[in-house]
Amino acid sequence: MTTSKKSASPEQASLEEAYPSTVEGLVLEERLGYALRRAQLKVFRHFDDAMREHDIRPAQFSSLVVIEGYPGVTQSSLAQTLSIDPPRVVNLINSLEERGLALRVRCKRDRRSHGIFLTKTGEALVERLKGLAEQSDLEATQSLSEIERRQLLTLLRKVYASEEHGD
Amino acid sequence: MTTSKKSASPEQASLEEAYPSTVEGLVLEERLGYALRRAQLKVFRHFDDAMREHDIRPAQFSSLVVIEGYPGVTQSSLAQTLSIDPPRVVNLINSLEERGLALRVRCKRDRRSHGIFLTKTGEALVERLKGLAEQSDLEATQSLSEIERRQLLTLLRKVYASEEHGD
DNA sequence: AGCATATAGTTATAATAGGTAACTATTTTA
DNA sequence: TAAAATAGTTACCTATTATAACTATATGCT
Repeated sequence: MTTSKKSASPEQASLEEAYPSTVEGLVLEERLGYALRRAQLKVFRHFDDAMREHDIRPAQFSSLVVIEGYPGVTQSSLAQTLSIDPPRVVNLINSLEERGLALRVRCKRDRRSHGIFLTKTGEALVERLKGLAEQSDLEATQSLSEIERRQLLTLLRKVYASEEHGD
Repeated sequence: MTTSKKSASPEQASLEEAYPSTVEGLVLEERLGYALRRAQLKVFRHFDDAMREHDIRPAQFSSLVVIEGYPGVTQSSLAQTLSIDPPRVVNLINSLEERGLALRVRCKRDRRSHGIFLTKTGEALVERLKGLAEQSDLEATQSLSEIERRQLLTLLRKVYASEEHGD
């Protein structure tokens, strides 16, 4: 582990040789967490750009898509599906309701739970947004071929879908 | 665009057929941002578990690794390398300094900037942590073969390393 | 039936992450 | 020397993630 230890100490003021402003090729690039975060930052920035005019955040978009696919989905189910906490779902659905995109309907069978539905406005919006999101992903991954893009998605799914220890 | 529109409206109370608590196989799984977030959540949770006893957060670990590789690196250089904002670097280095892991040294040539160095304690810790991080990544990606792990890293790097639009 | 327990949603906190604006101290440049 | 740029810092704001505690309802037990 003493491979490239430079052992530069502050006392010898080794600041004379300056590093480039961005330092590359480091051990960090072998870290999965680092790579995931950097890639996610980039993809999310593109997403934000694409959604700016509609003022939609990633979590809002995901919610809209799930509700569209599963009208009447409950908040707890939505929380589990998106891996977000129940308290955040409350805020999320509140904002969608306030904007007239979705609405809660109290469930007859179990009056504790609420089914969530899209309004007509919400349905129209999500159709538009899905196209924008698709485009945004393509732009963010311009450096990948279509095959590589699919590989990446498959590998990521394989990572998050495995539930070995009660994830 | 009208492929699988279910057009369930709240009025008809379609809550009778309940969905499973976690809903799978949805359009969302084709979204790169969704897959990245889910995978990152999982990898970071493993990382947190591995680092718990040392009370080290991901950004602190990354900083330690960069400082180890580039002793005397400046705060601005660190910020760019890790894609974090200058204000956060301040807090980050403050906490590392308070814990006796790193220290700032005012640069002689440019007295505005500070070089950051690891203390002996910091050097010893980061050696230990690198092993833990490696192990944590392996655990989080147990569902991948060694080849797939390398593919994933390569693809992620390809995504974040491309700077087409001034990223 | 009554009572304990569990669940759905909500509210309230807190810590972390991410970004912006403004300020100080320096250095560079023109 | 004056103006502009840079390194770091402080202050602020929002979003994300995670708790804990509370209300209302439902379920299970005896």
